[in-house]
Amino acid sequence: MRRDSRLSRMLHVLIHMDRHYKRATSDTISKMLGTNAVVVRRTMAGLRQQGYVRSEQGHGGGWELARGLDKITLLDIYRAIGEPPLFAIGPSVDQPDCLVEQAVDAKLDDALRAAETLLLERFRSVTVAEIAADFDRRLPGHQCNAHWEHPGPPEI
Amino acid sequence: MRRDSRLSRMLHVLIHMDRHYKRATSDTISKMLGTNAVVVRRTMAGLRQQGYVRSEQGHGGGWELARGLDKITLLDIYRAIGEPPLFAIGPSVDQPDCLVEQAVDAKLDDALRAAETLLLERFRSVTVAEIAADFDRRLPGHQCNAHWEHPGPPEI
DNA sequence: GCCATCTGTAACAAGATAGGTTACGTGTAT
DNA sequence: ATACACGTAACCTATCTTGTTACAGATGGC
Repeated sequence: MRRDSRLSRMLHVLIHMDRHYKRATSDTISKMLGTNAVVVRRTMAGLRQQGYVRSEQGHGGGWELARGLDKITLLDIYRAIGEPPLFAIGPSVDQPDCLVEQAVDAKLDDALRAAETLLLERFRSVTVAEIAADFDRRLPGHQCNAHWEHPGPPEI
Repeated sequence: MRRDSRLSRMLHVLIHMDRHYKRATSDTISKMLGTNAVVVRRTMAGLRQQGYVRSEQGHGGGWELARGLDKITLLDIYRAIGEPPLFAIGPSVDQPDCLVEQAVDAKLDDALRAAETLLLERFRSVTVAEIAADFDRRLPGHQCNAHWEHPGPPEI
């Protein structure tokens, strides 16, 4: 199974939007992520729906943050992209008739639920602003790549 | 992605082998799991390699436990099937150049590693025998399905 | 009004992986 | 010798994320 990278990508984008661009087009973002503008629009649609970003159509349009990064947690974004499955392992069938299988799945579910709780609790406790602060500590002044080197659209 | 059910299936089989059959063929096991004999052999090959089960070829052959269920943990079986990926989410690339992406992935990895540690520690602490005991509590005398109703190969 | 520039979305292709199937080789007991 | 059962390669299928193409709708500048 290919691992779902939407959460990682969206966090990446949000920080760039806050630090480098106040408004960016899907095309600009897609080049930064190494993907396609349609993928960007598709994934960010969930973030727009939950009110974390805004999008403007037409000439001069694009994406912008709708609230501060300190007001957005990893859990918020995880939910905004549709709460995709966290685990790659699990039981084979949902409601097995076999009592042995039920016992096995119950035990596995216990463990998985505990891990899921820990993970989501962690997601809830971390804001995107904290990750941005980590970035600042890594190397001030560094730019992501060439697509972000130029100053971007004039802010007037 | 379809969730990997090999761990669940192998635990299921081990308990049946201990409780109902002392030796079972791949074909019998496959009917019990609702799958194919080749899938059974493919998956159980790892368990044989690690010494948890034995297989005998030829007439009267099949699979049997190589040690007691109290000597096998969930972690043992997880490793025996090749330690498949636990999580369905993760970063998009392994070694990103972008420092923002590095900061994002580091934070996500922190959370994922914590959840993985918890999960594997849980796997390590649970023996297959404990799951079998849970099964006993559910409903004594229950059989998994018709394929296991008849007495099985004569034990002499 | 007209046109370039954006987003929104549907539809479809690509790539990866677990699982299912067929085929055939090998070992073993009768 | 033969039937039985594992070992394994090869190939297909299903599913899901991602990538791509195509086109409709909205917006601002001329």
